[in-house]
Amino acid sequence: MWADGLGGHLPAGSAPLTREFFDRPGPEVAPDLLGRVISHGPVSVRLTEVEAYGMPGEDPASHTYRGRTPRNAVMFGPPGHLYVYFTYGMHFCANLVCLPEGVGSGVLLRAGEVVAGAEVALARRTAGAGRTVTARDLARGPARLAVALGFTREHDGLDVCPPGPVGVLEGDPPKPGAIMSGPRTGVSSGQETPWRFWIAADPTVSPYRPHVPRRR
DNA sequence: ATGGAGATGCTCT
DNA sequence: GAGCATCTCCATA
Repeated sequence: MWADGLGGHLPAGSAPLTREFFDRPGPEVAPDLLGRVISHGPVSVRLTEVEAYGMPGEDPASHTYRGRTPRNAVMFGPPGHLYVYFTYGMHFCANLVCLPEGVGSGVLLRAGEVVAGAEVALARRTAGAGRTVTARDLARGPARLAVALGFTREHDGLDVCPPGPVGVLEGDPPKPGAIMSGPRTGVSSGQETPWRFWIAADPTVSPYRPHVPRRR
């Protein structure tokens, strides 16, 4: 079965999410993603923190705010695909595309708990540097999560609905009362919308850092 | 614990 | 040229 071979550490009976799941606005999909498990080859991550990005022209913090460009084209494609972008000259971040073709909305994967393939994730996170990384920090932060799952620009546009190398499984969603929300991290506009969602008291949620303009 | 600054390159104006 | 959906190291306390 498709969900087998993912490491055997996943909840029994956890099935892949269908494309319909993602065919909704990002702010609606985002809280529903908490507790789900995204899996790429040997590594699986239980999502504990996500951030939604809304409609073109309506959400100034979204990459799609000013319309379609070569970089954000995947966001305007069909739902249930990965949008991976390169930022700060050194990091990748991964989103799940929401809403149908022609509308650019999505959810940034901000943090999670590695529930399978921790050795592979650790090797990726420590490659080429004499650095030590704790289990909690393996996928704590959007760029770290992308490294742990092995996402780079090659994965931009990849379908996450079966069959395929990447899947999002049902997992074990938190109780509604455990879902928190607040302003998004690191964005210079759109701070009115509380579209960052996380699981209360989960140690793998990233520390909140408000946006600070760079000095020259 | 908290804060500052550097690294580094792509995208869009 | 400006600004970035960030991370890590180092300083101070």
